[in-house]
Amino acid sequence: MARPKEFDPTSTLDRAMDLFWRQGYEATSLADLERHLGIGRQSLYDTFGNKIDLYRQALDRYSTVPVSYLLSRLEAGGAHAIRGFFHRLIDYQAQANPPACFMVNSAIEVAPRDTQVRSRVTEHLRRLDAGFRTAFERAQAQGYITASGLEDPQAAARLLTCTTLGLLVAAKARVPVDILRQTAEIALVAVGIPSGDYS
Amino acid sequence: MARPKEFDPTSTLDRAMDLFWRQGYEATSLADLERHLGIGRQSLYDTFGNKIDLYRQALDRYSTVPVSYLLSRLEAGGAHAIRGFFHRLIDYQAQANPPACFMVNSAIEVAPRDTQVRSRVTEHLRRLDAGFRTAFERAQAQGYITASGLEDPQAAARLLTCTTLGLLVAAKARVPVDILRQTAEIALVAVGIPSGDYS
DNA sequence: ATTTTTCTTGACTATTAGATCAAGAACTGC
DNA sequence: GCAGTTCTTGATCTAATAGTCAAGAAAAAT
Repeated sequence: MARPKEFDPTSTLDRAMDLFWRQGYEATSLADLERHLGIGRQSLYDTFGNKIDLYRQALDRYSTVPVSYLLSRLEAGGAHAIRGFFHRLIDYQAQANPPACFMVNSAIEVAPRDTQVRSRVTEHLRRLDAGFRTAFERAQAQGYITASGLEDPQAAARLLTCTTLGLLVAAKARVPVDILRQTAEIALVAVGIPSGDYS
Repeated sequence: MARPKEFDPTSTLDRAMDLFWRQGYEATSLADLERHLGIGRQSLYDTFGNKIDLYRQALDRYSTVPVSYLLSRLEAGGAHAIRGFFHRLIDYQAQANPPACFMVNSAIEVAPRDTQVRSRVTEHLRRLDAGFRTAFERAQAQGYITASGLEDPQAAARLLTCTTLGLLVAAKARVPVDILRQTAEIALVAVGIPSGDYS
């Protein structure tokens, strides 16, 4: 043991996550990282390895913090939780430069060329799908699913996962937030979760 | 008039489209372009301008060739055409490295930083939505839409557009093609287009 | 207090990127 | 056949990139 780091690696990783999330991998230079993380280049290499290593760790951080937060609420609830999921998802995109989803961005930009990133994206899609399935099953058990909705929880989950991905692409293209909300509402109605106010 | 070009600008642009479509903007270097297009660098600059100009032209080419092909069939048909659209869309992703959709890729990687690309993406989304709306209205008029489906053509179009974007993200993440097909089928059923074999 | 380890700082390197220059080749029109 | 224009080729330029080196600063352990 000797001199301790002057920065907190965890909160620094959070900042790297934010930056990669907003700008993508290639568009983020080491100079950007130094500036935005507030640490020197050598500290960055000592702590996180090289650029792609840092990116992967940022992606893992994304998985364990914002994603886990959203998914835990989804898995714990039913119809109400599914609506809340989309509500929160879209609310976060209501900014001048919507960052969309770090996983979706990675799926397009990095996953095709990086096996490790690709497997993280695959795992993320699996989690999302499972979360929707669980929540939909609970919603069914609670009698919340209307007759015109889908019967198969797996089918509902597939559609909701796909809708989520589509909404995030649209958000990145700056489709107005109220259209995103409408679209989410349509998907909810389509799987059998009737309209209702947000909470 | 003087010496004519030794290459065909149009087919060369097609190759640029393929390359950018598969690899994205940043991951495609000028050396890649020279090699893949089979022309020298100066010819490239003389004919297409700089790299981002070429990218924008490739995107326009994408709009006018493959996209227009798919959309013309969509606008001309009804329920059958909507199913055919997804069929063709997904079939094209059945390769080792699915290229997904040039517009979706652009929406994520380039649109946030390039106004001109962003407006092309926005226009594309509008076209896609309008195509689905037209086809859905015709399907309704032909009595193809089941009672449990959506009534509002605009709502159906929103959901189908969003599903399309989501499917393409999934394709890029190498979600198996049979799952993409299932998901598309679920979306079709959800809007009121009952199962049926492809044509 | 000294030693030892680790961290920080900033200069540095090598490579690659996109873009340009210049000279010679090739074709059209007169 | 000649003049004029355009194309092609390959070398070159400049800026920016990811990554490294080395020296000095700071803290912990003895």
